[in-house]
Amino acid sequence: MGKKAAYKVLVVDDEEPILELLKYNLEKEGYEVKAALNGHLGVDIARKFKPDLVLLDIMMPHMDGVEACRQLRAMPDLVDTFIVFLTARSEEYSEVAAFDVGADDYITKPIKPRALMSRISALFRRDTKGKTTTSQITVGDLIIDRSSYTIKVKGKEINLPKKEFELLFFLAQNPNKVFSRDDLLQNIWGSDVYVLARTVDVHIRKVREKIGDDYITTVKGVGYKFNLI
Amino acid sequence: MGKKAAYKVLVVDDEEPILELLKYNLEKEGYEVKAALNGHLGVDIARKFKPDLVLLDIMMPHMDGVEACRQLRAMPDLVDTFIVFLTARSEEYSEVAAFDVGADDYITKPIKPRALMSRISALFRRDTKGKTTTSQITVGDLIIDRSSYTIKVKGKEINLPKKEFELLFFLAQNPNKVFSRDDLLQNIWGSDVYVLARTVDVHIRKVREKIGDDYITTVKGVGYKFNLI
DNA sequence: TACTCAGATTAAGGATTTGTTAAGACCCTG
DNA sequence: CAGGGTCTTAACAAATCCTTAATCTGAGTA
Repeated sequence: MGKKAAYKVLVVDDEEPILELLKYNLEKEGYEVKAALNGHLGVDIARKFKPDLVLLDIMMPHMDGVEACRQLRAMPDLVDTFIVFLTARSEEYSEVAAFDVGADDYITKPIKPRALMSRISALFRRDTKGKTTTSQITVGDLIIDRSSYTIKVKGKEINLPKKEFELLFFLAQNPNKVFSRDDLLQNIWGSDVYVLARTVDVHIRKVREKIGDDYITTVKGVGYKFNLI
Repeated sequence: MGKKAAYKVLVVDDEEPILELLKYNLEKEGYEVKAALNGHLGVDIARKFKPDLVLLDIMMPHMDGVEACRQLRAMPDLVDTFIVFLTARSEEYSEVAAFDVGADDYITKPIKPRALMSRISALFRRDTKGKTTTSQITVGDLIIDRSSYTIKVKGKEINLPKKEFELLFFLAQNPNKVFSRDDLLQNIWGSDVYVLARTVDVHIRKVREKIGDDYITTVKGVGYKFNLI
């Protein structure tokens, strides 16, 4: 799996073994993880860490999950954060109570790592779906369609490899704007991927080879841009 | 749909009193009823329950009715399911939006139980009469028939196992659109089944073996798509 | 003209993703 | 409970993509 900008996950549970289990699995999936041993600490960490997802045990000393959730929900920075409760099947909290304080999901222990990871990635997938940018861009005789990962040049359909497609799509989305190689790396490769800036040249070359030289212009000393004619 | 087995109805509304009212009346009429307090739960329950009818409040916390409907419509098991929106007259959602995401009907609150029950039974009556559901897809020399779980390739009829069929059917229903392995697992296996993503590969392979390599394309790093030629 | 610098091009390897096969688990049905 | 079919996993092979490094071009300039 290519690494994207890592989602941040905060895990709050008073049992250390569970904390470690979760941390280990989440990091293996490429998430950036912080852990807290009780609700109080969790809220404190969340304030600075601004996680995208909080896994929250319901039963804890020093502030239980429900109260912690209430406080998290009150932080403006966390409006887009997912909060998921962890709870033993035997515990008496009802789902209703959990959703009442603003939880987004509800997972019962014992935790099966694979299942949990799958649910989490589904959560984020749904998230990004909502704010999908326009999935099709048309410029002259060039049609770029994100949903099918194909482009059409003069009626001829071409399949682009992922990186090339992302690169073209990104540039075309911001026409006439020049991006430095670093900008492009940042936006397409992600902030935590380190590759040489020259790599961009190669991809640009390949894209040009497929769509022609007219669409992407080099601005010497600066970068590349997609030109709207 | 079987005529002996009771029709299954799922009611999704965030107001408990309404939920109870509907549940009571529907059960009195002999339907098998499940209830959910928000769209999120509704979608989860629907996946397993496979209702014949979903009554869906439009305004709800944790996923509104429109989004829930969209997700319900994406489930292969629910192709024959009726989806009916419930809405207060004052609410701003337009009928158009509702029908856009695949709603079958539209009922305004306050709900009059007798009227609603009559409308529902009318719905099912209509169903059993003209059950020429469009559960058949034809693409080139490929015919996919849901009612018999059978496909025809170049006149030759083939019986597909369930998973392979669902996979092909789902892809063919959204032609030219790329789905990640996770998307496919989510939609075909369900959100509560945790299977390795690579399992999809194997099923793809088997489907290709039976229908040929031309219909399903791999988009490396992204997923698979069914291509309309 | 020759030099320099930035970008263009190319090819090779390494890395990653997908294809393919097979084995075991599971579930029906006879 | 044996046999056939299905589903999932694991392991290895194959494909292809990505990155790097090395070399080439061409414009600007001394």
